[in-house]
Amino acid sequence: MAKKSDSSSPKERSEPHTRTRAHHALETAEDYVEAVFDVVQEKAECRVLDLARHFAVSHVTVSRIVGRLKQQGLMDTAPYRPITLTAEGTRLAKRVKKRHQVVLEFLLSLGVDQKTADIDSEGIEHHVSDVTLAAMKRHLKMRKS
Amino acid sequence: MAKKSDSSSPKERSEPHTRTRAHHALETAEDYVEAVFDVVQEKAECRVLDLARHFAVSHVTVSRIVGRLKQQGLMDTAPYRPITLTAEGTRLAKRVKKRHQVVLEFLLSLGVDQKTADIDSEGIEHHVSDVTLAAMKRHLKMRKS
DNA sequence: CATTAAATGTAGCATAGGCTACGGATAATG
DNA sequence: CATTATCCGTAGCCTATGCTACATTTAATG
Repeated sequence: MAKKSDSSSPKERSEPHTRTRAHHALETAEDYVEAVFDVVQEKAECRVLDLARHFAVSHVTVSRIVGRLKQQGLMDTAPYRPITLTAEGTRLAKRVKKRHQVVLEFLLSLGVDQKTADIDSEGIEHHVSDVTLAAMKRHLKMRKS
Repeated sequence: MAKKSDSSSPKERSEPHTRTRAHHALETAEDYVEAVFDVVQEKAECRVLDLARHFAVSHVTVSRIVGRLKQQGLMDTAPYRPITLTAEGTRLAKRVKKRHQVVLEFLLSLGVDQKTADIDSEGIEHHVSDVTLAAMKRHLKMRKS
């Protein structure tokens, strides 16, 4: 038998299903920077508990994830201090928010009710590529004109 | 302090963000029953390695997940035997496939190219509620007529 | 039918994200 | 400025999904 498992080298083969693995962690990063951005706009500062309430998880889960995102250069914080976004985190947050907004408006334009659109757009947004996003924007423009 | 953490009882509060927790495991179940269904149609029997290739993960990952889905009554298998769907698994697979198909056609109808539509629909499908699915179907019918 | 190849299983490890329980830090209040 | 309430960190546990390495079973082949 070959050393490296000839039948499937799970590195860069099928472009779908990259969803698995660390893709989930990316979605979490997107959700968190977006949430921090929003909380900071609303309340001037974002605390661990703000995020815990927002995501309906425990503060423990939040602080671990925030720690990782700090490591990754998206956020800044110190023990018992508020959470802020780095320049990179802010850039990501803005991009994510725009995409989220387009997806939400798009669903509403399809006739989906507000509550459902809110929920579905949060799940869908992470899987909308730039190509699909552009298509949604085109659709919205057509509708408006 | 209250025993149960008054500020957030993470049981049934915010309807968005239910995405977290075991929601991910549900998506996996959907992906797996769909994959088994497809492989069985194409090759008459579905083996662990078929799924490993399909998802581009190791056979170890697959066999553990198949074990769980068997526990959950969605699949049947025995050591070194093919994988089959239970009645419930088949029902789920058909539902998932239909939804997937609608999402894919919908993206194509927006002008998204086939390759991108393939990829995005796989991620998006799990987050499309019945309401949104119905809206997509309406949109497709309008286009066709 | 023995040998080899391919397919699965098992052991053990890593990361990500959940949790409770408990303790320390900060902030609010008398 | 001491007390209390709130916030946050740490320890330790769980499940889910990845992996490699190795063992075993089944199938193929000489």
